[in-house]
Amino acid sequence: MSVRKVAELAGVAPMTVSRVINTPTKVRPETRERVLKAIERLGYVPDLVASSLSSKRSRIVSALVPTLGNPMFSQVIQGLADTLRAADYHLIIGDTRYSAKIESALVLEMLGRRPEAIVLTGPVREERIRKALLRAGITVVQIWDLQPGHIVDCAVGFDNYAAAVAMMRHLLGRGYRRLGFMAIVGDERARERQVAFREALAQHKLKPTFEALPSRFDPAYDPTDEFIRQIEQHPETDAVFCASDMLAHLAIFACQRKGWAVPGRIALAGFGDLPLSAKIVPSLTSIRINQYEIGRRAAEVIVQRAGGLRPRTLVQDLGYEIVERESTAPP
Amino acid sequence: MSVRKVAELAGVAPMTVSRVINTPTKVRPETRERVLKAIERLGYVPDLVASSLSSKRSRIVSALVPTLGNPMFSQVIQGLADTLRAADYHLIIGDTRYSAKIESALVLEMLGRRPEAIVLTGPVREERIRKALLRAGITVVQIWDLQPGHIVDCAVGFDNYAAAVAMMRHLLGRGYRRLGFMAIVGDERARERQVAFREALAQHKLKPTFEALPSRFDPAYDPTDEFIRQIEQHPETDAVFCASDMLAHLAIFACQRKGWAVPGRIALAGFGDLPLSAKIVPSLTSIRINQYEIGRRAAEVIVQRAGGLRPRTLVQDLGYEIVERESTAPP
DNA sequence: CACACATATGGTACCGGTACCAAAAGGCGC
DNA sequence: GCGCCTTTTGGTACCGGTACCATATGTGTG
Repeated sequence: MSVRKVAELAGVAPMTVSRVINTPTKVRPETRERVLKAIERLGYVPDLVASSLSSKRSRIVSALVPTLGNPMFSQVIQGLADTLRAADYHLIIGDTRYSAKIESALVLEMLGRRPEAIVLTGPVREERIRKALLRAGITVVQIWDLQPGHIVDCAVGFDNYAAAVAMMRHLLGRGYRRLGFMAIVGDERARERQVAFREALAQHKLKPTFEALPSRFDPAYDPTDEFIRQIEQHPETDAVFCASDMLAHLAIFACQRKGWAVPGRIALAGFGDLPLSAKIVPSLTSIRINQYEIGRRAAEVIVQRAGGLRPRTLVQDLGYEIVERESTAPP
Repeated sequence: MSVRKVAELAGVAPMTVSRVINTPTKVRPETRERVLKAIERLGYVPDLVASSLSSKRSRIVSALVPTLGNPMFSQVIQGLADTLRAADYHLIIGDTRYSAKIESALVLEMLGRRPEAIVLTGPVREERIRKALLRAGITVVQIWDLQPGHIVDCAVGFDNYAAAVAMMRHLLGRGYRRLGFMAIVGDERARERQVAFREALAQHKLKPTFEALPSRFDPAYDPTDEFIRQIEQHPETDAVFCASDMLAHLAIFACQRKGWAVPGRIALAGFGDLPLSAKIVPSLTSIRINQYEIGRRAAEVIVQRAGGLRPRTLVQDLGYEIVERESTAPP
């Protein structure tokens, strides 16, 4: 099944079939009809692989995220997929499982598919990879974090550090002084929030009561148990900043089991503003990032670039919003 | 940058370069080294598009899911992606947004990429699509639901109906008699659970107190509000079967706000056993489906098929497990 | 040492589209 | 009717790999 077969049946040249598919207006309506009928009759589905090779336009974008298990990233992917599909692109995805090594290998693999753009989560640290990306000459969009020194081409995201600082301002503003911090171990992107946490405390001449890095995989560091352990060891703690809403949810449940009032005994704040955070009891103070919009904007940049435009802004800061809810009501 | 360039630099024929990449053992070690050095020096990345066209093996699998927003499906995708990558395949994804129309269009688009297999969520209803899939002659794996009449080729999943029946047996066994049902509107896959709900009640000569289909998008049918409305209108209700854990979580929070004891005033059961369900207070009775495993097995079938094997079983029922927790403790 | 045979490498055509240019057909003014 | 320009269609080569077969080189045996 090929253009040639269709062309034969319709009594035209292969090239005309190609035109019917790609630039229908350039074919006389009656010819077009004849070709369309032949396509229909044969159940012909154009081979995009051949098309990609010949036209040097793959209409493929590949995206790498740390994990699809985290709803934050799947939101981004959804924003990407929706917008790209509307522009006739397809999305190849890879999950790096938070590993820089897997990420590097994946980037090279992906480049083999000759995508027109590649979407990466966070910074590009390896020089080898940066070089390969530049040599490929394709659009590179880095999403999520906006770390100045590490941007290869374009970036769409928000300032992780500033967001965490804003949350600390909120907590300190509410009068909390004995603060703890929790983040999933290995989450590179939480690191900056931890730095912000420390520095904000230092500015007020305060010290963390604890900084815990529980694991989702190692049962010895189960987030719930770890939270309880830390609070019991540091009972003076009056608020905990969790680097992700999921952790904060677990902390709320742990408090319920223990009979610790939230807020009252302990205030809790999260990051990411998952849908559940507005509904949970008590509702969770969090930092809202418009994930879907990050994906949508990234796709937009890609489509614009493909259309030959140089987008005005190479770095788009979509900002964040502190959503104040019950879990951090004044003590 | 092409095999020819590399071949020239290494002083061999293009074909030898191809062999170094695909079947290294068929090349004398010293020749191989020379070629590898040339590849390294030029930063050559083989063009998989050309390779696909020429070899008629795209090493691409495409997967369609209703949404990536639902952690259940992203788990499946992750299982797929991990296993496929280990076998040197790439994954193209599409989300159908629960729309049969989008799904059909996507299937055709995807076929254009000449994937070696396509993964679909649930049944194939349109005859046109079924035909196109058969004509493409590729492996079709339907995941999730195992509906007998709708399987094109292979299927990996569980029996939705049986799972819901088992949950009803559990609820009735615990003595609950005045049952309500909730599912997100438009969720095709919840439909069977609803049927099971009704039939199980009918067998006990019972009638549902209510069946509600809230929406995640239409604020007039916000799941939380809808749940409260239904309970207030049908105060005799002593248990609610939610077609997804997410709904059950929202219901728990609604009960907390209203001061309704769970269990006690109302028992709640979910579906899917999200990680949070074990942690929430009260912990949620649910039906566990091993999502990741569904993805893994689907990938396994695909890889086996590609290797020329006909897998023993075309339909793999991975089963389910009723996880009894606090939310349905006896009244 | 000739022969059969395995191993290593090369040459050529082809996968199924499309870019590019040439040619034919149609439209219009004078 | 002729020339000129636009629109429509066709022919050919090529994208960058690999299948297939031919050829060259090495290996063991009687």
